[in-house]
Amino acid sequence: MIPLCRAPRGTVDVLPEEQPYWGHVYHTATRLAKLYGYSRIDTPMFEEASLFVRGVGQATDIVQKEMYVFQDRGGEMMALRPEGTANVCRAYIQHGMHNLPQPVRLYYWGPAFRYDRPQAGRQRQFTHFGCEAIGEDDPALDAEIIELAWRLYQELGITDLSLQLNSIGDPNCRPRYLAALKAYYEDKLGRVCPDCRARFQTNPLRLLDCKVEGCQPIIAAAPPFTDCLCQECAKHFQELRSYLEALAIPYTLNPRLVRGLDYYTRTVFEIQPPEQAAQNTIGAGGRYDGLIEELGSRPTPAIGFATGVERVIANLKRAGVPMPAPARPAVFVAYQTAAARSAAVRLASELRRAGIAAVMAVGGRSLKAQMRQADATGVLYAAILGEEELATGTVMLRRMEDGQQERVALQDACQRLKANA
RNA sequence: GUGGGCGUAGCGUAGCGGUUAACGCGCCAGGUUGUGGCCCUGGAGAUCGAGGGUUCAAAUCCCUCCGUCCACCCCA
Repeated sequence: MIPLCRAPRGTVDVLPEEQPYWGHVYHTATRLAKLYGYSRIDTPMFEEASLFVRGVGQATDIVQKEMYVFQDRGGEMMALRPEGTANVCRAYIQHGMHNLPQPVRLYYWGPAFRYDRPQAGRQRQFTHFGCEAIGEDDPALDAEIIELAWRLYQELGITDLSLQLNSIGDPNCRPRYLAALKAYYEDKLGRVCPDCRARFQTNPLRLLDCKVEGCQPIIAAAPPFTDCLCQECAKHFQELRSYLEALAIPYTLNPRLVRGLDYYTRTVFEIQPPEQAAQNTIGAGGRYDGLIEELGSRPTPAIGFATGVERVIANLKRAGVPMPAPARPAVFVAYQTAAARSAAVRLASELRRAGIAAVMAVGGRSLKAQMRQADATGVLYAAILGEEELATGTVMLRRMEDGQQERVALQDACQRLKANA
């Protein structure tokens, strides 16, 4: 029996006191995206399930055990999007964006869904901000995306992150590498963990990021992908590195960095906070030169990046980045007697019309109780309407900070408050 | 899917076999003659996660389920 009044497992309510973090991340992210020439795109939160099966990869955990799939009333198999890249690529194809000047630079912000067991840094509904640059394989574009990501965190105020970088080749050189990796592991299977024995069969690349202690020495001595890259991929990677160095973006070469989605080629990167927490990658991305073709269009190179907003916010808190105080209304309109209520309603309305945020006392409480509310609301001024004010067409303006108050003519109230608030 | 910790008022906690379950914060109302923050007084609010069992007696012990947190898997 699931309690009725409880958010579904793995989902959260973002309460008013959390909103400053969300506003900060949202405004920083969208401002930066525009600064780099990216345009906003919004895609549906659900799509034909097969889009993700093809796009993300049949063999991935995301598709095999984490996708929210459902049959709609027309019998179509749909899925809540587990990430944003497949949607954006679908939109690129559907709207013939290959006719636009390439690359097409797009950014998005919105929820994604994965049916996981929740834990620290992992929810079933989470928020992705992402950028995609489609239609160009120039490593300068890789550098642009990485710089955008890096700068995002810097401007947000998280400065102790590390950038992990690797290249996982393309369809030319990856089979060669996988063969080398498997050959290396062949005679060591007896010494690795059971998970790794399974990975050897299903997803050999994942062997490289096993966390089991006993597997670490074997991973450390495994051949790095960068030794097996074909000439084109090696050149691409080398150029990217030279750009990152020119941009003074510090990165760590991590030959063990692999990604869980099938579509990645060549460049892959992750951005992580210093602690070795479990779910610690706050942003990641890479090149996916084969995805558009896999979805049925012409071969089109592309690179993208996405960050988990909830994880970003967790890190803002961890790093103690101060947030601006949430906006509070400027004025609380209180009244003494029932006779003054109508005047109070009108005053509150006029204040708002003048652009002054105002809340009015409701519920017919005592003036004392109204003042308590005014205080709790955190307003700058209380506007009090009593019998005297009513009789003289005035209002008492009380500055909450120090209790100073003055009586002004009703018609001057807006101007007076505007000057002081 | 697997493993571990935890579930007592809105929040944070105490109580850990025995009369009407306690405290802090918060909330509401008062502290006379039109007004907040401090202080004082009073009040509302908990079927002690749910169901079953042990016992004369269970919030307290046992089992099951649910929820939650953390970890694995995997990922943002």
